[in-house]
Amino acid sequence: MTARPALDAAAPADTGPLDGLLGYWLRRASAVMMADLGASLASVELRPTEATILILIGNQPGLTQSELGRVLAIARANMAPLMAGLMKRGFIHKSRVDGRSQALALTAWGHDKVTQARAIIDAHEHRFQSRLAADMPEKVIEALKQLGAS
Amino acid sequence: MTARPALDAAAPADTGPLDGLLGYWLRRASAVMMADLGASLASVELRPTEATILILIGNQPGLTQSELGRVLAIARANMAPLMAGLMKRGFIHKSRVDGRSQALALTAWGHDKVTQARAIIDAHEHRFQSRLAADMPEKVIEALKQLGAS
DNA sequence: TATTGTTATACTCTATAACTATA
DNA sequence: TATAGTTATAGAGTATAACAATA
Repeated sequence: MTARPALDAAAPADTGPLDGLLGYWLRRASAVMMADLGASLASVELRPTEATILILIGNQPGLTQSELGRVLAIARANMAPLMAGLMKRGFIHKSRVDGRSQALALTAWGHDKVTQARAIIDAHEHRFQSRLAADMPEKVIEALKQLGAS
Repeated sequence: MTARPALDAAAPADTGPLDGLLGYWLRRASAVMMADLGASLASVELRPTEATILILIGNQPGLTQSELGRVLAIARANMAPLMAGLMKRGFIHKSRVDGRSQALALTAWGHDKVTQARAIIDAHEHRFQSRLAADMPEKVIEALKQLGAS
């Protein structure tokens, strides 16, 4: 028998059976990073999803809600209140493309928000990527893109 | 200028600004794997968190709810209804350790459930790990443990 | 017929606060 | 004083269904 504290000594739980489970550690790492990003972006009153949307619109004005939803894997029904909130706060505006679609673009204030959010996100990313060996972030991201496909 | 479809041709949204963001791809990959695991475990009427709890109890009988919550990063308040559901369904039983703590263990039926769940989880893991080069899963898991720390 | 956008709704997961009982 | 467990509650994120307007 290996040395082991008595049962009544509050033994730390053994994660052994989970050690090789990619999905488990993926979920844990994602939860930690998302919590940190959420706390960091709170200083500019944006949630992670909102910041991501503003970044994509800023990079590609004219996008529609449906296109945004598809690339971010957000259902149309959930995009509506998200976009309504961003418009109500004056970060974006819409212009008719045709009777159905509306082209999205940033307002001047929205552009400022993106600049602020991008700096916060980059600092957040640097904090976490620096936990890894220098050549790992790129390799891990490539693996994550494989795992997240379809 | 690079070749590019006209704006009115429903151009796919450009994820360029997100390409280097570890947190973004982590979230996406985690969502895809969790959705697949949830669908796979539905055949034995377990959710991913429930299966994980049963696995840990089976590996280490005598664990308490608090210990489980700490290792899985689940708040005590959220452990209560989880454990109540597992006990109501007859997968676990509790025995008093002292006036506060209760030692958890699997019932015979719970043990059967773990065996079924473990097979499903292993198949799920194999499906996703086989998307990666042979030496990558281990490296990625190590990186995820670094990212998920604290 | 298919797509865009909206509303309503429900379910899960997570977070906080307050409480009892016990160590 | 600190910990174990419970209850209640609220906030996000996500899912489906239904609908109107338009292509």
